[in-house]
Amino acid sequence: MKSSHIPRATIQRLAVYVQVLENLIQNNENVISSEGLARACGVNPSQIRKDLAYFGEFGVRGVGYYVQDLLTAIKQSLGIDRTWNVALVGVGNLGRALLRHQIFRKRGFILVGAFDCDPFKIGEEVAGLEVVCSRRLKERAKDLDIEIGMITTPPERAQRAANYLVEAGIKGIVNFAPSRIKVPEGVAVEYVDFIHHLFSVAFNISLNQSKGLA
Amino acid sequence: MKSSHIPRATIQRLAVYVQVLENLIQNNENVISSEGLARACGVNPSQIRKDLAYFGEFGVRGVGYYVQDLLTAIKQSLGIDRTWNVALVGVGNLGRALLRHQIFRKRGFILVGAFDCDPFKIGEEVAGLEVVCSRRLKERAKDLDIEIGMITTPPERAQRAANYLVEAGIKGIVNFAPSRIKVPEGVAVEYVDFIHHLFSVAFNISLNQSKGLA
DNA sequence: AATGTTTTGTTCAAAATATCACATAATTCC
DNA sequence: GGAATTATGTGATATTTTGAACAAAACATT
Repeated sequence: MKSSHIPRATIQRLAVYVQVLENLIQNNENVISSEGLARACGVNPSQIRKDLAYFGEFGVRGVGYYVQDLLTAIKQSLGIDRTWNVALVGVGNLGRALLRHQIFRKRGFILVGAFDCDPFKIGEEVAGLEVVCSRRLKERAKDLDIEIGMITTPPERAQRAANYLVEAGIKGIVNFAPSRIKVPEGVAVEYVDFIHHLFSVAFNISLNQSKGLA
Repeated sequence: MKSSHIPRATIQRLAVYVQVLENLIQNNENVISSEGLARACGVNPSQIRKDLAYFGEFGVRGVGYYVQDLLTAIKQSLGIDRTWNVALVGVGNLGRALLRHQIFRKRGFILVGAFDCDPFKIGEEVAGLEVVCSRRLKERAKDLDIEIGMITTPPERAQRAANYLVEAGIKGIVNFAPSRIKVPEGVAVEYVDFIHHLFSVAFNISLNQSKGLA
């Protein structure tokens, strides 16, 4: 198909497929059908075939998908068949935990800069990185070839952090602060908010319980 | 309307409305129109009115929504007009950061238990909680009145953690580990995976760049 | 009190998304 | 080598979700 517009939902599912495929590789499974993958991901088999069709034909009829090949193909499609340099703004509790977390590097997102505006934090070393003043983001972004920013400031500072990142020419932001930010067109923003997921779970529990009573 | 089935997307947006409304209260704004709220949330005004209609009529025609009233109404609808006791399983880097994070308590999710199966961690104190062996989850869940579990183990341990939680009678799980888990019907699961969001940003950057070239 | 203004709640059409079903292609088995 | 089997890719169909439009309701003004 190699189509033009790809649904956001498809992208999110592709990320799930990557997750599951990597586990399959761990278990030395070489081939999987759309049905098998669907079961593991909790979606419909056609869904998977459709999602993949946006990017090309990766399967073999009568056989299924070669796990390693499919994984490579999806990664290429998502643009994660390479590494990305990432700057983190806001070295608080969460920021520190993320800086120390190995998972980013493992998945090709390399934290190359840590920024904060608190003079007490500047100069401190966290996970092998020296904390630098946020004002110096622009200058550093060029040297370090940073393309993605992660915001882990308190909510009221998120917009300012975003401004620094945009000014530094960053083209994508993952915002962990619980507030919406405004950025110019052409800058991709994703929001990560644990609380939203807890809300969702709380709602579903309440729902299930009221269903049980009915 | 007070309708039966509520789209998942609606729930996620309600969580965003809560976020924005709380910021409005901070700024002493008392009334907001669906249009104003829509702008702040980056959605369509009809969308908002529709989302709210699932739960009742909260606005005043010709006026808009009283911010505090609306917030209260949404919280009630989501089942977050109360506190929820939460258990965390997996006291690693991320687990520690979450245990120390104030935001959960602030939003009514109280971390009352920390569990891990590593003997070196058991007995340790983190954020005022003693780390307890995961095997004792069931016994503790009753005493502590735990209703929600958060999994922050490595991916290969996530399923076991989920099993302990289910066995303990927990009805909702937020899984931070990058792997899918299987749970019986009636248990609500939400997945939080930062990497997914980074994938999404990476994809959109690649996309924007290829658009720029075209 | 009547009219005008504003903004909600809701209907209806359209767009987007998911699922079904089947023709197509690769493989296996006789 | 041909028939049977399996599982993909995709066109058609169904469902879900969104957005536009408008009638109903509250308030403001005269």
